[in-house]
Amino acid sequence: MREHEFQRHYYACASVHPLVNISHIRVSTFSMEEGSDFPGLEYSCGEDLRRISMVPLAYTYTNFSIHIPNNYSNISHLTPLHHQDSSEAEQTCSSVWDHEFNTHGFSCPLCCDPSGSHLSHCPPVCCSDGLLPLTDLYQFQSPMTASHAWTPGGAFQYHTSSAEPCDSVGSITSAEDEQIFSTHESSRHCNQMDLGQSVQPTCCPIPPDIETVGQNKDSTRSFSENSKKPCHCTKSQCLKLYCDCFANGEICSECSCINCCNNMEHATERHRAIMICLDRNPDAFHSKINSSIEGVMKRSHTRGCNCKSSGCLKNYCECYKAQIMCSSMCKCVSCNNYSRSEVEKQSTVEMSTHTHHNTTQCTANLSCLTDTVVKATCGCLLAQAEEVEKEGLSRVQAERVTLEEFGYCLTQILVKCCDFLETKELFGAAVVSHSGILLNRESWCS
DNA sequence: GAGTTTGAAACT
DNA sequence: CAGTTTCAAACTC
Repeated sequence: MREHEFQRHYYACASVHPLVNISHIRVSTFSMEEGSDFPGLEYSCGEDLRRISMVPLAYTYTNFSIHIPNNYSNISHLTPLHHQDSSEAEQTCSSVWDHEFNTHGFSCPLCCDPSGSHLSHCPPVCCSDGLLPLTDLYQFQSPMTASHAWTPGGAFQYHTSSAEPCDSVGSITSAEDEQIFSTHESSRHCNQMDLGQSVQPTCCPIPPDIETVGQNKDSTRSFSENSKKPCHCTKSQCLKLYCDCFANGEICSECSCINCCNNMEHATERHRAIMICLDRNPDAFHSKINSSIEGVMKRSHTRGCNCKSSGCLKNYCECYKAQIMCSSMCKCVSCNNYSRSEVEKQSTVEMSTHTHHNTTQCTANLSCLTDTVVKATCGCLLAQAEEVEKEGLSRVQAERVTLEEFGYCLTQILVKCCDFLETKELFGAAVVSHSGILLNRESWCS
């Protein structure tokens, strides 16, 4: 049973030097389910990579790739992978995946010398669970590290009985604009190396799951220490997503939690809890904050918030806390966390596109046309039509009167929209979501 | 620091 | 899937 559980979960561990802008790194996952096409679901790790280091991939994803754009000047801060054979890797494999960041580098016991002697040669990306060591696939192009070969030595396959070994081989390829660390280009690489020993199940008694990164046990200020906040859980044993440490894939350290099981002393319980969370939501450990590179960095909350009382202007709101605007994904009420300029920009575009009311200063947009407004308008037109029918007007006259009524309705809608926005301006009562949808005034047209 | 508010997560 | 409960962080005093 346990093995069955393990083979469904794969993790990618991507450790990148703190100076690298992690938000520019994307991780793509590829479903290996029959009939699926590459590429599969793509998502952004964002802070996942920086803070967690090990990103759990949903159990249906057995392949993934990590894209690191090359056009970042500080990319040279990525340190190359050092070469390491599997036997050495096995020796360093431990149930504790303890990455340590410091000003000199970082280490991973799966692929680095735990003594730290290889700190300057540790991998920017190392992989476990479903990934196998590679050899000489990529020459890192940087002044610091030129000619170093990217060889994710020490990467392991972990009980992947359901997958062919080669299907799980990680690969690192070079593209013009980005470095791609991938797992799905496995077949051609399989021939390049001797998998005889590497494919053996690892010596890990416990899968590394989403172990913490940067659990600095000494006094050195580590990268993750700077970002990790101690939790104060009392009832969840730090094994539910209520716990920020657990949710961030970190092990509790220097927390003031009670009955904490989010540590390696309770690895079994912790792993079980992770499985439960992943079963409930395969994206449970993915960052809730999406980021994409589209010339300008845009960030958004993947699920959106559901705030009701905070106006999305307090840290209760996950969007606000992440310093991003609420989006159409949000179901918040009375949202104030939106960009006025964005709303007005969108409104202006829609007005110029759909109407000829450019002379008006009203920036209300067509999103004023809520269901309620449409129903009310239809009701007016229907009532007008009934009146016309009673009066026995000709068809032409009836059409003209009905159209006049329709024009009147449109005028009223625009006036109400303008009035509404002005009221919002005066009282600062934001009732417009950033997507331009008017809220909280459903009855204004009735 | 205690108590309250808040909204996500978990549960039913 | 909607409503309710639990939980811990955020906030207030």
